[in-house]
Amino acid sequence: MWKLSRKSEYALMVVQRLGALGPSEQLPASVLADDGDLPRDLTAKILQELRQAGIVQSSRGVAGGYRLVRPLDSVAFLDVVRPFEEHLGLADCVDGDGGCKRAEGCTLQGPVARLNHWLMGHLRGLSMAEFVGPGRGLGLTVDMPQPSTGRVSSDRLGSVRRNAL
Amino acid sequence: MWKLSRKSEYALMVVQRLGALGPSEQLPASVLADDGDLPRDLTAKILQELRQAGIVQSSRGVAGGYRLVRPLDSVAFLDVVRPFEEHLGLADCVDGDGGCKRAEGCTLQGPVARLNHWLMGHLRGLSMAEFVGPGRGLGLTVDMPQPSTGRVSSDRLGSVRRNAL
DNA sequence: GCAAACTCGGACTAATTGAGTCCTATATCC
DNA sequence: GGATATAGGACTCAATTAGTCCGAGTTTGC
Ligand code: FES
Ligand code: FES
Repeated sequence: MWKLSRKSEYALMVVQRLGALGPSEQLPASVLADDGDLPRDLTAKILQELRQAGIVQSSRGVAGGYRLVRPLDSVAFLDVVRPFEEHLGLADCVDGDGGCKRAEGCTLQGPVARLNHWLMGHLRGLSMAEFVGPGRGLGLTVDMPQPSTGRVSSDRLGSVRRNAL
Repeated sequence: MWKLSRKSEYALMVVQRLGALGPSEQLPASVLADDGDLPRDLTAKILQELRQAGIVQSSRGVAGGYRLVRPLDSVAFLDVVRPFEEHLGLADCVDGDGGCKRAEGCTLQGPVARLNHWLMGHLRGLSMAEFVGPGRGLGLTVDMPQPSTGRVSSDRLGSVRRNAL
């Protein structure tokens, strides 16, 4: 569950880098790759997909390269990541495509869909400018107070916490 | 990114089922599997892991079986899912274990860690009782108003939306 | 004590997904 | 026309996930 694929990480790096460029500047894939120490071919591929997703523009030829279509604060985190995440939903069932044989009578579909919807909404609302901004720029922790009803008190959950950060 | 593993789905089902039981009731793995139409052996495995995580208790022998340690509203969604998600962090870098060679100067580590932390916090605060409750019981959409500063207006994000629900 | 019903837990295999490479075609600038 | 780019598909290899199998340990009832 929700490790970003490495492609997504690369995409985030690249988008961030491009966001720092001046309005008429652009960079070729090779430079973006080398600067970030990323595999060249893979970076090229990623940029292609970002282009198809409408995040970056490209120009070919000798002095070609990539640049952002919109500034960083108009690019949603979710959109940068979406092309590289095969299963963006929380579970397959959520698609509704009748994929799941036990769909009828399933007591999980609803809750999963709700949670998924909530998550997606927030990631769609998170701009790259915010995401990448240093310090408290994220705003997430500020804008969203801890809910109070019926919650688990976190101190009684003393389990592993390996990767929980 | 964040498809739940199938094991997690199964775990959620099983926990939900056990939560509906009376205080002194319990069910063997075989029944839980058959009722939910899940693979028997795998269900048994999942229950073992849930036991190690402190979610369920088991008793062996003839009339043995599994039951919840705590009631549904004291079990965090995150805890049910955690044992089955290898990479719970948003990205490997986040662990900090020096795993990443480009850690120094990385402009992604901070933002990813922040976002990850935020997500984990909310999933830890979501009890199974809430999660699974029908209708608007989730409370997530109620308690958390949409932030307003610097956000992307969602109507200009007209891309794929395949799995976005 | 013994058999039946059940959990425990590791080892193993198969299937899916992810990461990364390679190669060819096409466009642009000088 | 040659150098430098992107475009995009096909392909391989590695990692993870899903699922199976089997032997061992436990409790209950007879
Ligand atoms: S709809 Fe697939 S398991 Fe619920
Ligand atoms: S720390 Fe690993 S890429 Fe940033």
